[in-house]
Amino acid sequence: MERGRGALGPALELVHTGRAPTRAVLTSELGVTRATAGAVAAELEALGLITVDSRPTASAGSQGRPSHRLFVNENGPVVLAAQIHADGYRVALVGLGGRIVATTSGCGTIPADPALVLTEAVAAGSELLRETGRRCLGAGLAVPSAVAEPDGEALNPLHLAWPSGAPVRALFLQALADAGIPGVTEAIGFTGNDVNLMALAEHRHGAGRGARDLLCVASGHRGVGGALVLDGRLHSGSSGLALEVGHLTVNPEGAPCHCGSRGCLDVEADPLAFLVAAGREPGPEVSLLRQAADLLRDDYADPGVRAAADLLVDRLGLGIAGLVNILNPDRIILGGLHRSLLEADPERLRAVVADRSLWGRSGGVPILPCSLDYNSLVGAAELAWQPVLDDPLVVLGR
Amino acid sequence: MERGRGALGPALELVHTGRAPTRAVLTSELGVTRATAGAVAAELEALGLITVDSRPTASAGSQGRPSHRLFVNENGPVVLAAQIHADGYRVALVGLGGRIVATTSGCGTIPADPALVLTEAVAAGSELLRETGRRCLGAGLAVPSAVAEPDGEALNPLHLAWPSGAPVRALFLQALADAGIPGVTEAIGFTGNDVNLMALAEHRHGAGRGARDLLCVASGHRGVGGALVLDGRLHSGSSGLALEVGHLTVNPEGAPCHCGSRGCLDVEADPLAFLVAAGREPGPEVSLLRQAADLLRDDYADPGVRAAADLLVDRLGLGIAGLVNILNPDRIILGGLHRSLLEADPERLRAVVADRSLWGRSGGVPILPCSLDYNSLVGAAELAWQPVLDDPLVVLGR
DNA sequence: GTATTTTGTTTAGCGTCGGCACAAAGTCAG
DNA sequence: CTGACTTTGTGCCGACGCTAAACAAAATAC
Repeated sequence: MERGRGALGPALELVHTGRAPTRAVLTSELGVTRATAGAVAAELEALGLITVDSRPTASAGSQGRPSHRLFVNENGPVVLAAQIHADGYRVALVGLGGRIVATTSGCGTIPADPALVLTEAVAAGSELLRETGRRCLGAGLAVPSAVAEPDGEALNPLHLAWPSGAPVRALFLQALADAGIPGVTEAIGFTGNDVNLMALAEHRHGAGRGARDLLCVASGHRGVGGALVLDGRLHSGSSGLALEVGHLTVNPEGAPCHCGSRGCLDVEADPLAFLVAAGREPGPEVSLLRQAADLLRDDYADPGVRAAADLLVDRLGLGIAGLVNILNPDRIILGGLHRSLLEADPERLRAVVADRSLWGRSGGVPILPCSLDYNSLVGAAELAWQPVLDDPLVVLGR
Repeated sequence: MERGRGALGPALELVHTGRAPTRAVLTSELGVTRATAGAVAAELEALGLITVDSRPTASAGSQGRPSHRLFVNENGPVVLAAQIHADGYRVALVGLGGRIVATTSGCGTIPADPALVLTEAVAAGSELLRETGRRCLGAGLAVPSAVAEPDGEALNPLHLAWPSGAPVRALFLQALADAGIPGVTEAIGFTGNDVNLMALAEHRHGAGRGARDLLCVASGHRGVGGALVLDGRLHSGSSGLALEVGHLTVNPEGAPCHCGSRGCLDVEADPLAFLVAAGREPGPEVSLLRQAADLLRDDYADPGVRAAADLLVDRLGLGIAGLVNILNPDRIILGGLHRSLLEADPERLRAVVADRSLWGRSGGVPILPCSLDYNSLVGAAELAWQPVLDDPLVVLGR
């Protein structure tokens, strides 16, 4: 009777990631008949998830009847996304397609009790929901530390004063329940490492679109994080602890690292390492990343700054080459300081990686800067959207 | 009308990997009704892939009607598997369940022209098919080098005299066609790195059963290879070149490696490194792996041998810990020399890995020796079986 | 203005699976 | 030994979700 149930999720994902601008494309991408694609689109429209623009399209394409264009519903439901970072938090309502509908933030030192900031962030999100009157289908949280599965505990949150092992997912869920976010169940409310979520967002909506095996490396405040998307799914390892790339050795005579080794990427290629190499005294007033990025932008002509950048690029390249040998991704995206380093001198990094990875062919892997604002936040939203993308009917109730 | 088409592949895979001993288990594992599970089993039996033992089972289980037992059909179709190694080749016919039905081998120096040995191996396999009268559904090849996708070229086959970039898959397919293997199309005939295929075999039929993210590390003749199975599928990277783990740095003051760095796992933890560390002169008459394994087995009490073993275990542990940090597998399997080292002193390696991996939790990852004979050969067969496991009807024709 | 191409919709039909009832084959209790 | 209970296997029917095919619509091409 009702057509197009099984293909509902895949179809929504295509529209969500911008790969299905029309019903005709939907037909070929899903490998179904036009009848089914039409029914699927109608069902998604009835669910309020997408909109169909059936006006005569001005875009003169080729022959034949022009397609109606499919859009994500700009006034449709949203998810609540929150990100905790060294200087505060940011909250957003994110619609399908990674569209940020509303956002707000709070800054200041993160208290040692994670429940406090999570409650505050969720309250801010709840206020956004009230203001916008949007329906909320889930929530996602990004934290700047590893998140251990299956319990969602933050491990070693070095930049925050949180205790290691803090059960952030449980606390986040509790905060959502306390704030009375409608429809909150244990099934929604997902938590992940910020670099992992950056990778997810860039893969779906940014510079990683279309990549099969996408590797991301980023450095925010201290340390270096990595993430891997395989076949469209985040690979976070059996306990959620994969891609701890910070402890690859990139400088055998380097500084000692808290992990017991020396010359780890973590201490050799983060913003602090850059500032020290450039001979600058890091100040406490603004984040290390901001200081490093400003320096790169404003004083790149300074020989000392240039030399420090080259040094970090060489170290970073060594680490990335090691990852290329192990993971063989087809695209690499850099965030945070590493994005700035890449943009300052794209060729040097590519040359180092090509030189140190085993096969010239792999050395040719594209290395790109990340392309989304607030990518960790959008990634947290992706986590929350995932159940809807898997099966809209389960979440929205037939 | 005919029930159980969509679930045919998954059901066969369950029987194939020994996870569905009865129709009742099939029912729960597939998440279908008993009716569907029964129809699926009947269909697979009609296709000649499995057999059903409907005799009253002697195994007094619990209450209720005893299940009929499901077996892989011992007289069913096979695939042709071939392995090229430093000292010759081995060919086998492999049935479902990883059962080796017949095998033969040839030894001697591998000629510089890969086509020669491949033709000889395929001819030997063809002879096995003639002798046994089995139907052949595909063929797989294992080679001791990286295999670049999508063309199936052997890259840097160090232990063989082959030119780098030799198109082994194309040559293998040509040899199969020349030998008149029935039913050979470009869709069958798969080629892979031997350690990758070992991982696949161990995951399906050996010590890796049930693991979600399985990491394998092995050292055969020279160098160290790695492989990763994620969610039951081999991860070989976007160009088939993943898991080149040999160039992880494990000894900053170590020997120079052809990759340009020094102290790589490749030169610090292979059979030659062990023999040298133990003060033995490697002889040319038998493979380095055999010499090293014999030494470990017979002279482990010798302090020099013991010290060399401990040294290699420490280096290997460092390399594995790095991989654990990056990949976070839930099981690790060692082959070749590393298997012997593990069996000689299991606790030392586990302690090193736990000590150097970032999280104690991940440090507790089980490290096991491989458990199958001819695991690369069985893995090559798995590659050939894969289309059948994906959809038996496509291969066998409805 | 007519033919052609491509897209969207309607209707009919069919294949696959779930639900259910029933049969079969064992254990358990007396 | 007999009857109640539990679990497994199978046949029948209906519902769901898809394809196929015909038709209608909206553009371009000649």
